[in-house]
Amino acid sequence: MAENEIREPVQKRSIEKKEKIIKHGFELICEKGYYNTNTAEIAKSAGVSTGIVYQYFNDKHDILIEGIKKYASRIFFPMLHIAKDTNINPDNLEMVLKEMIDNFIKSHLLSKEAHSEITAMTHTDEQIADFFKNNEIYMTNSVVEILLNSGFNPENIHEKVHLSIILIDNLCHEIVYHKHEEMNYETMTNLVINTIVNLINS
Amino acid sequence: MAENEIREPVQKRSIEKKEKIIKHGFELICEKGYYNTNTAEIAKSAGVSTGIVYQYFNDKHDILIEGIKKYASRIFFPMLHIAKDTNINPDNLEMVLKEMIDNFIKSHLLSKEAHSEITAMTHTDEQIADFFKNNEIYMTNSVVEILLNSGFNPENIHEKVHLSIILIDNLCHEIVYHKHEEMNYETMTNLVINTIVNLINS
Amino acid sequence: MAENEIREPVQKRSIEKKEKIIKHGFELICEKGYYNTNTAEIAKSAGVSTGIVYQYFNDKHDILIEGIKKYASRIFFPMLHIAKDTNINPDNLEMVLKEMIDNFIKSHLLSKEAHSEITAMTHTDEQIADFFKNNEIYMTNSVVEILLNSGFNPENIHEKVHLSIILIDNLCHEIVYHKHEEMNYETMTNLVINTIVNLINS
Amino acid sequence: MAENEIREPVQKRSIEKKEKIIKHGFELICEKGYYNTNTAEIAKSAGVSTGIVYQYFNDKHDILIEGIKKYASRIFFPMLHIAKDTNINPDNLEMVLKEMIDNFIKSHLLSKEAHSEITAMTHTDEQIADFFKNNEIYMTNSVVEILLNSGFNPENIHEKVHLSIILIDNLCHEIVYHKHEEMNYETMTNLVINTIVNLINS
DNA sequence: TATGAATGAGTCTTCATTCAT
DNA sequence: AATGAATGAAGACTCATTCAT
Repeated sequence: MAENEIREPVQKRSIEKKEKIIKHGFELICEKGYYNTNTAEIAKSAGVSTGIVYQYFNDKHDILIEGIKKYASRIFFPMLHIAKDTNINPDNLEMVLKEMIDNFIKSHLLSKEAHSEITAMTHTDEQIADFFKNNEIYMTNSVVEILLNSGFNPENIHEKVHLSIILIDNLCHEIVYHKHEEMNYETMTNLVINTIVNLINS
Repeated sequence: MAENEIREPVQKRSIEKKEKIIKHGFELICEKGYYNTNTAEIAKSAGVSTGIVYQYFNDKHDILIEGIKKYASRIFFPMLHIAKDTNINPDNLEMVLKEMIDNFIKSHLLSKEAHSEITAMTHTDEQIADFFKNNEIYMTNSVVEILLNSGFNPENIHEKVHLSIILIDNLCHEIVYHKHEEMNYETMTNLVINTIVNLINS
Repeated sequence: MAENEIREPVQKRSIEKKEKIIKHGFELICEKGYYNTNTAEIAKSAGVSTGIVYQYFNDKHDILIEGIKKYASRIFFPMLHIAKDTNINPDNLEMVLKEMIDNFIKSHLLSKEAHSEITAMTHTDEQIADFFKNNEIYMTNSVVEILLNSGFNPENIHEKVHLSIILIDNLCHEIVYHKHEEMNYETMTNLVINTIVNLINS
Repeated sequence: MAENEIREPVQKRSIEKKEKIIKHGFELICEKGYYNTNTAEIAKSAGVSTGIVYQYFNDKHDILIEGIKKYASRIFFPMLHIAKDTNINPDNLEMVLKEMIDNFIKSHLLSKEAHSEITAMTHTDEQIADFFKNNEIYMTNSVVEILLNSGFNPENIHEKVHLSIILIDNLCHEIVYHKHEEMNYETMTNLVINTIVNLINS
């Protein structure tokens, strides 16, 4: 049996090629679903031959994983960056949250399909689920740290932050996709912010 | 898709056969995923021939849809039933919520995989997504109605209920899947209840 | 993962179909080599679709194995039959051997390619090698038994029979294929017979 | 096949490179089989690039052929060397045979797989088959010549030698692979030697 | 000469769907 | 209505060979 050695490309052109495969492959998968996207399409879309794909990736699944690793971070880290770069205190918490939500929505918009398919796969694929779990933990811990450094009440702080993140994540998700026509999203945003403020300060 | 003369079974035995296909098909799909379950398995598991499947369903996808229509309701209605059958008022709201959560967790446990796979598909399949959206709307409206009839503050009530449902849903999901070892779920449950109480009463 | 259940056909038409696949598949493999014969060709040659092949066989390799099991026996058993059906004694041994060789040659001719490819695979494929080893052992033991019942000297009888079989097998093989032009095969046949007679009677 | 300008290397380094490819390629092929060894592996094992292989060889098959030409001789010539360098006469024939067998076994052991795979290919590949046939003829003729020079009976000498070689070859092969546990190989060796002595002296 | 990235035809295998019975 | 054998298109992946550098 041939040893399936995956080339980790070092030359610039090769790196670009691998990136292209990840980008186009991930896009296609997000648009049409993992099982509805075949390797030939991915290769064609990336402007390479089918064969070359298997020099950079073990298999189709690998492309998805790498895509998630690459683009999922972009979707989740903005929130973190905002938090990190800002001084949070009880007085500006509301404002910071508003900014956070705005930013979160922006990144959601950046890759509608991506977010959709990634979330979907979380439920089926252990590797992907793990990736997200770790990401979430890291995010929660980071926010907790910031809050503690800013003098917020440490009681049940992990749980509070976790619930806050859930609320923001859901809010943004719905604003971008669900579009329940019977909902007023400005109102909902304010409710979320108030709820979080109360929660954190409780 | 031309409606290839799908027989809507009228005889008792036929109806039972169709039900069996839906039940076993849906179970398999939930366990192993839609793309990892083939029609032969479904037929075998349902105790029928492969051919007969296509007399009751247009295609494989149809089986899934009917499965969701039938069983997804069971997963989401408990909450509703509780709400409907109980008199809610500001004083017993906390207790009702507690009961709701308990019940919600139970139905999560009843069909872990189902819930997982269904949620996953929501993101890929428009038909399924629609089904869930409508379900959610119906659920929200029902709860809203109950609250209004019980004299709660009608201001932004739709949004408040929606956020409450999200919080409960997420809480239960995490309790069932025990995702975060670093979280205290009793604490979180109390936080959720308090948050909802504050929200609804605000 | 779907359970790859191989249908063991019971109906007449199905059995015939399986037989056809074995026959044509084996013929093609023998003619062109295992790696130079693809499943599409086998299916086409057998007059069936590619898909059906995998309802009767686990994989391509299976076809080969079944082919060998079926046709290799035909090639090797004639020798045995002759031996079994004849009364051998020191006086007619020479005659029996002559007849054996004639028959052996006939079956070699019946499936030139088969013999060729089978022998080839013996060296690569453990399963096939095992099959042949067992066949050889069985054949040797059968002949030994006959000789013992006929009152031949039991000393080292297994080894003697084994060498005899090798000589006959090689002789026939060369007569059918090698065709060393510089050899006189009538002479060689006589030499082989005399050698065996001496060996067995020694 | 158009001779795509295969460079016959003249410089020392080039020759070494070609030799390396033949050696490592042949070894891999013998170990894993021709169709289970790919050119990338061969190149890597030989410490060269994939591309360069096609400057020394027309195709993969070429590597095998050259490997056989080069190494098969080593496997078969020992027997010959012994014969050539020794004075054979009716009195020492037995001893010479014993030595021959010992030596033959040694070379079998040196490259178990090689012998196995080469023999296998004989049945599929005409070019290889021819090579072996010629080798056999040459070997037989050489031995015949020696025997004639040593005063042995020339009657049917080609056939006798041929059968002798077959017996030795088979004996050694079995001793090396220990195929039949129910056989006593010392006994068999003696039987073979006696048989050959009788044959040659007859 | 030499490299190793790139090609793409070819392979085995699966499976939704159809059809003869 | 029912069966399950049959179909064949489609998919993931491999690898001998070529080619830009």
